Amino acid sequence: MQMPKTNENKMITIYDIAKEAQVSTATVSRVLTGNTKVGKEKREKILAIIKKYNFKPNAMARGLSDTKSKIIGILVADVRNPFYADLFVACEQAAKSVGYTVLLCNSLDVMQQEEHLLDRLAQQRVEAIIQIGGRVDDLVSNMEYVEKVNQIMNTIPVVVTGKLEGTKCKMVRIDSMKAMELLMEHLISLGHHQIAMVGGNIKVLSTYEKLLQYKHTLNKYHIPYDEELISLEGSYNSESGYTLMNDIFAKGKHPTAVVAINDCAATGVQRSILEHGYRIPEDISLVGYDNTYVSQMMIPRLTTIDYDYPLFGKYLIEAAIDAIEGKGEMMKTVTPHLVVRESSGKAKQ
Amino acid sequence: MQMPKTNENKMITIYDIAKEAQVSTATVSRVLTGNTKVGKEKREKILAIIKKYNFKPNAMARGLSDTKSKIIGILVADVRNPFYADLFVACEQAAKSVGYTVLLCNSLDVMQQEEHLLDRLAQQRVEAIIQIGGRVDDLVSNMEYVEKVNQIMNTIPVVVTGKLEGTKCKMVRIDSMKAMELLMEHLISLGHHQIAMVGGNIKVLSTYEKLLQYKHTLNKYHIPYDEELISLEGSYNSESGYTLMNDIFAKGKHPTAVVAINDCAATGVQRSILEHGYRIPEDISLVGYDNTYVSQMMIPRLTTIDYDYPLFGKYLIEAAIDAIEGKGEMMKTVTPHLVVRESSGKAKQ
DNA sequence: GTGAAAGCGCTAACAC
DNA sequence: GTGTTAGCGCTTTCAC
Repeated sequence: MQMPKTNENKMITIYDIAKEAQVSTATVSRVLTGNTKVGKEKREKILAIIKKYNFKPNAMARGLSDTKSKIIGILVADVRNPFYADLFVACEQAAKSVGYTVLLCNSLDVMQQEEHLLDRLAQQRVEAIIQIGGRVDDLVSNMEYVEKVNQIMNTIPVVVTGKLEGTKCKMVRIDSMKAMELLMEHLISLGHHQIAMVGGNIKVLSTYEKLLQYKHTLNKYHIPYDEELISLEGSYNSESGYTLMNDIFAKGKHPTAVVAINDCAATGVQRSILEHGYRIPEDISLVGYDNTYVSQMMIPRLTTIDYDYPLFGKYLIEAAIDAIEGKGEMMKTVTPHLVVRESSGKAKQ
Repeated sequence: MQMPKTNENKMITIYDIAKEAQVSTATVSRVLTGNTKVGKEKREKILAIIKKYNFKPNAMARGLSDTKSKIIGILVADVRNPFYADLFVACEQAAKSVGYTVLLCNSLDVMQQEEHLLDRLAQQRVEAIIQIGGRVDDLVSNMEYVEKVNQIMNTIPVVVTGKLEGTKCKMVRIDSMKAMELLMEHLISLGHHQIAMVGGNIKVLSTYEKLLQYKHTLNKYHIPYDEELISLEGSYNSESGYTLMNDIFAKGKHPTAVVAINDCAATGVQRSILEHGYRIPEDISLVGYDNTYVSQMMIPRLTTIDYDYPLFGKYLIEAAIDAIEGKGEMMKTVTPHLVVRESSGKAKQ
């Protein structure tokens, strides 16, 4: 006689249900999956017993048996970043609507972690992996990482929000060029010519693309490009926005508008601007990217770029499902939208 | 002859490894788990083959076999809230260090979802569930939910950050009273007597506790309690902070300091204060809770309460492991710390 | 429509 | 030390 030391009350199984319903486990399984017709009488009896015990079929046994875990792994750089959090929740909802579960991992932007987590997800036998942020954002893909992903892709498809040169990853990408175009057209239409671009890092694909479009739009309006208005040698957080904006002022530059690389960086940029005695938007207009809740917390509220996160998440999950089934197109594009708020205004004469 | 329609390159199994190494699967399993000694020669041979194929043992098969998924489910209200995001990442790291994986779900604070997700986690056979936010935060526990949790607890232990009257959930709770005491002592020492409390909802346990301590501290310093300085009939976001602070001004009240229920609400409170023509902290001091990155993005930076998230996460995971093993204490308390920044200053005379 | 039985990939006695 | 073998809990042919 031994006391139960834990609360492991014997999990009830399909056998228990079958026995009590006086049917075979196969029949119970059938009503569980709904794949095959079962006599109405038996079905209802089984259903009743299942409900009575609140029986939930063991997902591991199920997955083992049909070799389908019904799980999609999601590898992000850091959910504490609101952009990733928004996107993750969107994916979670989209996955739910197609009967999938989502398994989140944070790499904290450390490549070694990314590789490790790829393995962990593989071990969990997730059916597909969606990677958002980290190595898949690099302008020039890291060869070692590409190799790792290719090895994983041998058995599990991976979908990325950036690109991974040398792999067959499906991509769901924001049209960064378009996003910058929207912002620039907006600012230029307000009369701005001295426009700074601050935050992030040029080694990141989307940032590189933004810079390209920045130059392109300037050119379109015959506005001279001034390299000293560009400050992209940092990161994507508030501190970096602050430091990089300070650098611009330190060079003696006085832009009338600033494009921050994202909402978080924008808060740092704002701090720098205010510390230098300027007002937003009266003296300097400020705009950002991502339309996270941060942009609504700022005072004044930030003009920014929105992506329709639910749709973005839907695309990602669809791409994953397509990849699992070995079909669908290689790349899908998310269209950015301009959200005008109070942080941007007419340029001072 | 059939073309492989997906990239399901046959997953390699322990059998393949065993065969190539000319040993039994048991021996391969032994080197995998490390539970039993294996001859050096064979072990190295096996290891080499495992590495060669980048073999990862199927977690589902493993879990099925030893009935241990090595997964802890984490049910939060919404990871897009930085408090939950911080805590989740802390849990993820803590879990990793003890060999567990973490499975995140968002209930979006909808009870029906919470119940559903509890079932989903049960189905996944997670070994324990940690619930942060949602029904476990209620001042008076919802009976239906308590019943659901008790049903789940029949097989899976659940740990909560709040309380669930009528269940045996282990608890890891912030000392909310202490947190409010720190804030009040801080403000009173700066000469504030007219202190408002804004945001959140009194139906939430921690908020209720904060109010208790608020009154208590006032009493201690013989400062009269003015009900009109309290505005707790809302939510925990920026908009709510804004609305509720407006309400206070609308009543003709002019506090010299405001305690916002959390950092997010504080941003809304700040907006209201500024719109009413006051400065922070010169005219009105503002403090919050949670020390999320939002508090550092605010201008001026927010004086707030920190919890040492890594430790908080560690407690949570420890409690979960203890619960799995049927040991450990029922409740653990997280000690809050005051973080003074520029949003709080001396009261105007 | 329904049952018997063979796995799915691994772990853990139990022998030797 | 190492192999044999019996499951873990489900799904899915394959017969009937």
